Amino acid sequence: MAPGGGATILHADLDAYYASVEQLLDPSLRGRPVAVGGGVVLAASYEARACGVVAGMPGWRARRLCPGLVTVGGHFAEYQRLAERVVEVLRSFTPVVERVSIDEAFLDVAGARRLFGPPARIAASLRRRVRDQVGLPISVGVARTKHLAKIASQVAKPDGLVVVEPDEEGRFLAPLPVGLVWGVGPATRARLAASGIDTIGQLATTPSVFLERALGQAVAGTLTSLAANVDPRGVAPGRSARSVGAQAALGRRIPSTELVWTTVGYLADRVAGRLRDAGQAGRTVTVRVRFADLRSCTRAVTVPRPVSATRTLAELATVAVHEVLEARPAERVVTLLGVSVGNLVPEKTLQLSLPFTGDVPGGGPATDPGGRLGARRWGSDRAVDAVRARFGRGSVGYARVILGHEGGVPEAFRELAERPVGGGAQRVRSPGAG
DNA sequence: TCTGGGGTCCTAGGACCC
DNA sequence: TCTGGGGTCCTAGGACCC
Repeated sequence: MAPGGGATILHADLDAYYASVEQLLDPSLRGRPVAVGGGVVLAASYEARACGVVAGMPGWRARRLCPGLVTVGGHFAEYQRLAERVVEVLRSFTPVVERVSIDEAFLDVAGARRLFGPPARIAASLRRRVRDQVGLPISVGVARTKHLAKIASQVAKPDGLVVVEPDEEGRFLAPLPVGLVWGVGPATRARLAASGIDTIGQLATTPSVFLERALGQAVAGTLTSLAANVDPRGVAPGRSARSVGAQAALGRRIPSTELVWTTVGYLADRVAGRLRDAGQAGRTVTVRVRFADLRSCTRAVTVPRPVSATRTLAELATVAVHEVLEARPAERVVTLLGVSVGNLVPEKTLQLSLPFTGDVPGGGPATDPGGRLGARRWGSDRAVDAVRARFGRGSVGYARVILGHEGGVPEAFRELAERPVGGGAQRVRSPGAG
């Protein structure tokens, strides 16, 4: 909703979050290039970014780019704890806080003006209090819409504040690169550049018919509403997840029957466990297989009854992975397997029937004509869930030895990145390059 | 010496039904 | 003999975001 009055939407974004926490915890890291993660860079400090280090980059390449780079394993529990303290600071200004990830949130301070003054002053004191009380740098953008506030906070980084007053919007946006627009990534940017469009100002003078043909209806719509300063999205708590998935990079591996069954078993265990915790089950199972050239192939299957049993999910996913492999006989190695469940519905009852019968490669026979096995599976899953609830997720589970190769990501990092399923809880995701 | 993990949404085409 | 249009569901791939 485009507010009738002034700029009251704030976008608050912690700078290089994981790396900043590391520099807070260990003062000797301050001012130095820091990368969180070993095999792959999960986050980089601004000093590291200055040498070209970015999230997602292989560790060896980051160290080559940046000889003084300090690599740390990561204090994932601290990331969670400190982010909660930052959110407490935000909520001390207004209850209207929408968290979009672990390090990022929108606020609408329209109702807080009488108490705390104009939005620009609120933003400044918010930044000061996060710095004083938590010790972290945070950038804030202030504008009339979420989209514009987000662009403003990107411009403000690092450790800055940018306020876009309503009568300055056009002048503010015009010189900015199109890549700052939400939904415009590398591919769209390249396509626009091919037409000579590099700035948001140039976009504004481009016929919408052209944009729609070149970019599709959805992205063109985003651009149009930005240009018109209309943003249909108000500040509100996030929706719950619509799918739950897990994936594991494997290095280069021959996809033996055993490797597939074991890896998919581990992934299905994670996914189904999270589904059951949330009282959800899903009808569509999607697997992803990535090959040596990093291109991936997906296969989806939709079954009549929602799935949340670990074994059932593992069987469906294993069969799907083998179908992909059979469709690509030329591929000799796989580099990643993924399992995801969508079409979620609240789980009502036991899953008494299996979607198919027959042998599962690596998993033995899955024949269950009477459906009794389904009930037993439900019971044993529940038993595992109960032990985990008491003693933690690592207390029972699939052997993860297969994932012990170099470059695997810590379990705690996976958990940080999980979005809560069901219940309309806060959305918490991992920070990006920011 | 090769590239993490969690998600969302869009698009296009096909099957199927009325 | 030839042929309509709309709607829904599903699948595969891809772009994008954090």
